Amino acid sequence: MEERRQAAGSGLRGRYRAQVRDEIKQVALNQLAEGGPQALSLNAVAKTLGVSGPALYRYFGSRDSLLTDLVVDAYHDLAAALEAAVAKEEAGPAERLLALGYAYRAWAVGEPHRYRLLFRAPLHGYDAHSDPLVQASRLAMGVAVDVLTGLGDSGESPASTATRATTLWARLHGLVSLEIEGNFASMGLDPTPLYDAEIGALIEEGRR
Amino acid sequence: MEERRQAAGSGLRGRYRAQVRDEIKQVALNQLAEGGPQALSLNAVAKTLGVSGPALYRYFGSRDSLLTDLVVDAYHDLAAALEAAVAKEEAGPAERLLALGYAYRAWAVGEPHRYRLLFRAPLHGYDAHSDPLVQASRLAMGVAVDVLTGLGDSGESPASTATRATTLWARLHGLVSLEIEGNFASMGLDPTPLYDAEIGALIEEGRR
DNA sequence: CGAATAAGTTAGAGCATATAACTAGTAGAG
DNA sequence: CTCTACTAGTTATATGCTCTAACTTATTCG
Repeated sequence: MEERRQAAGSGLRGRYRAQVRDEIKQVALNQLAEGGPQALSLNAVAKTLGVSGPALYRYFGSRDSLLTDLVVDAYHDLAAALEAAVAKEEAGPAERLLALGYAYRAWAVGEPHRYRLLFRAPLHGYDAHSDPLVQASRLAMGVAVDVLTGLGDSGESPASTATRATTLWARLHGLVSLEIEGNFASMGLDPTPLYDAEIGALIEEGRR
Repeated sequence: MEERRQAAGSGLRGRYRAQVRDEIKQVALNQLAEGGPQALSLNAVAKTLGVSGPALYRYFGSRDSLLTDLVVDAYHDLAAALEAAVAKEEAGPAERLLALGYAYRAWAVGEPHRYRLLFRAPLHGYDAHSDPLVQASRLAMGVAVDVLTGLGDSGESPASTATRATTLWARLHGLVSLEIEGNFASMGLDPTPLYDAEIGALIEEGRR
């Protein structure tokens, strides 16, 4: 029996496997950045890598499986960026909240195709509420909750903290969504003051 | 010469043409509601209508052309819903703003696939900044600007009004986006108080 | 070495968009 | 009424995609 199947990390074969998987994801991300999820084609990825067609199915069971992997990666990246931004220990709660907001924006503006991937994923046919996806999305949200827990009165109820975290999330998401689609640019508006105002208002609320 | 080409509205032929176009769009919307833009297939639409394949190309030059038409229709519908909501003349500015916010939410929640169509359209490969699209999107925004113009101090600058309109739009879009993707439901949160709070805060700001 | 396993190949099914060439029905001018 | 021009629809086909199946080559490991 042995049941070894295709464990990823063990041995030389596993290393090679993981490396090829990363290469595939890298090329896929490039295609995504250029033409959006619609333009992500396994065939094109294979051609870029110099292999031909069905070879990729050794590494990803389907096109959607590859997409899901990219989404999960993006969630982890975003969460890491947010954590890094709020990790400065000397900063107070308000500063950390500002840093969180700016980090969120910077990540989204820097890689808009990946940000879209996070919030538009359900469109692409696969189940957006599958386990790894839900688990990954909680990561990013968890960072926000943590920061807000430090900001509010220590006696604040968890439910209230969750509500404020959600408000923060919604405001940031709203601004970011409009910004990366070019809605601000097409109106001749500078989005930066809007972020300042929205985050500032939340800090005020937290102190109240 | 004559240059008549295929003017839509003239004569019996034109009427039939417009009717078939509407039928196609109706079926396409149904498919969209079930499986998202990914699932919108000209072939499937044709099969549903009892015609076969390339017949639809008499009515829409391409799949993307059909999608663009649906997006423009959606913008017009949304704008009409917002206008209807704020049309009650006896209501004051604050009430109209609340009505606007609720109408926006109601439209999006009622037809989430069409709402997604509005803000995710650029993903689908075609140029989101093509003329009819941009023109249509200004409609919805115009309603918000109008209401806010009435709300603020009469001496407010147009730029400031535009900023507040954009803030309103971003907040509503953020909440609606999260709501229609099920993020509130999956967290056990009731979104209604959040809408109240966000719109209420904007009314406060406007009075300040 | 030799056997199991994995990677990669080609062939092809099935479905999609889209074009080309053709058929049949209809509107409108004379 | 007839003839012509146009239109809607057809089938056939090119091309591209995802994905499966069957086969071939290479590599790891007992």
